[in-house]
This record gives sequence, C-alpha cells and structure tokens, in this order.
Amino acid sequence: MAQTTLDAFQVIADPSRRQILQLLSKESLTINALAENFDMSRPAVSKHIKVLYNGGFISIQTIGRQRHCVLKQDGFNAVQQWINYFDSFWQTKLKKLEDVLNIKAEKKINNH
Amino acid sequence: MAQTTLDAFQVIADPSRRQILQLLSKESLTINALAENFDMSRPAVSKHIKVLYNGGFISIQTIGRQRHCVLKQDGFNAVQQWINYFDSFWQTKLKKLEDVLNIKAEKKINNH
DNA sequence: AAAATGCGTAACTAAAAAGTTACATATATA
DNA sequence: TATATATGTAACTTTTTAGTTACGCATTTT
Repeated sequence: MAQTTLDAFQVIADPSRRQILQLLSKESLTINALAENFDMSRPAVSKHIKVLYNGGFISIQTIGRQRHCVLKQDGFNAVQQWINYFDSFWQTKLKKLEDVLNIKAEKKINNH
Repeated sequence: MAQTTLDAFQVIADPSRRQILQLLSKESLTINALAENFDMSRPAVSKHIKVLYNGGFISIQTIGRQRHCVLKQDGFNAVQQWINYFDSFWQTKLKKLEDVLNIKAEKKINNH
C-alpha cells in the first residue's frame, strides 16, 4: 500500500475499505476491533484506516492507546456529487423523451 | 489491464474512465473520437471501453466499422445505492441529534 | 518496574492494473 | 481490387496496490 493519499474513488474501490465503512456505520470501532472482522493482518487494516482517514471518510479519536474510528461525511461528498451529476443527466434525458412524446400526442389530437 | 470485468467501484476508480464517462455525457463518441482526448494510445482507450462496457456503464452501437459509445444507467446504480445507504445514515444521525436538542429545549421550557 | 496491550511503520513480496507495441481483421473508399 | 480506416487482441513491461513479517513505542495493567 505504497500511497495512502488516494482520491475518493480510489479509496472506495477496495472491498475491504468499503466493508470497514459498513462496519463503522453500525458502531464506532477501534483498529483492533475492526481487524477482528477480517482475515488480513492487523497492520493491513491499519493501512486501510490511514487511506480512509486521508480520504476524509473517517475521523479518529485517540483515547489512551486506543484509536476509535468514526464515519466522517467529507469523503462521501465527492462521490455523491459525481453521482448527482450523472443522475441529473439521466433525468434530463428522460425529460427530453417525455417532451417528444407529448408533442407527438398533441399532434395526434390536433390532426383528428 | 489484465481483467476487464471489475465491480462498479473499481470501474470508476480510474480517472481516465471517469473522464470517458464525462465526455459521453456531452455526446456519443466512437472509440477513435474518444482516444483523441487522451495522451494514451488508442488500444489503451479501447480496453477502458471494454471495462466500462462490462461494468454496464456504456452500451455500444456498431455502425459499419465504427463503434459508437453511449452512456448506460445500469453501472451507475450500484454506486448510487451505496451512496444512498450512507446518505440515509447521515440523515438518521442528524435526525437523532435534532431529537436530542428538542427534548432539551422542552425541558428548559417546562422547568421555567 | 515488568509485562501486556494497542497501535504505527519500515522493508519486503506478490499480485493486479495500466500502459505499450505489433499484428490481425473487417469495412469503407478510391 | 488495392488501400485506407476503425477497431480488437495478444504479448510484454512498468507501475501500483495489497498484503506480509518484524520491529518500535507509548500506554496500561499487574
């Protein structure tokens, strides 16, 4: 895991990181508690955490020697916006189709 | 690009592929027309197209020797749903916070 | 104070992804 | 029909990513 600063899309590309986010959506967890849910080693999880942290997907609260991971909205925003862009693309497309159909329907009514 | 069948999140992890989707949101384009927008070779673009196609992000209409790429909604859905899940997570969280604040406000009114 | 716990990090390996060039093939054009 | 065009694919190289083990360092606990 050479680079720990990836863009939001690269952050969520990894299935393990998405699962970490899933787990954190249920409850805040420490690094070790998270690692118990995976087959991989604890350091591997630790690195994923770093990636998620740098991407703004989680925040970390250190209590003594423990680090509690909590979901953070920032990272999700980039993805949200990207999806919104294409969402409005589809809606515009649908709208255009509707307009065409309406015009056709009107013509039918006027001609008969 | 060993594997051309990736999950939706891996498909959009690549910046070039996201740019292809952007370009296609403006107009349908052939493989060559797309390749003109990139520094990489035409075969490289061709492979990205394959990945996007297998992921359900685009459909392809073959006209003679040309292949016209068009956006397709299917691929976006998985990402959309994933984002929706966390979106409702944040909304629920906000709702809970509001409830707490309302209870506190009521108590204040009742006690004075 | 000694031992145990909860972590981070460095150094390395293995696997996967992205790119390249060279070539094959089908369709269109002169 | 010869040539140009639009593309796919195979074989290879390079780069990135994900994982490992070994180790170090605070902070707790005994």
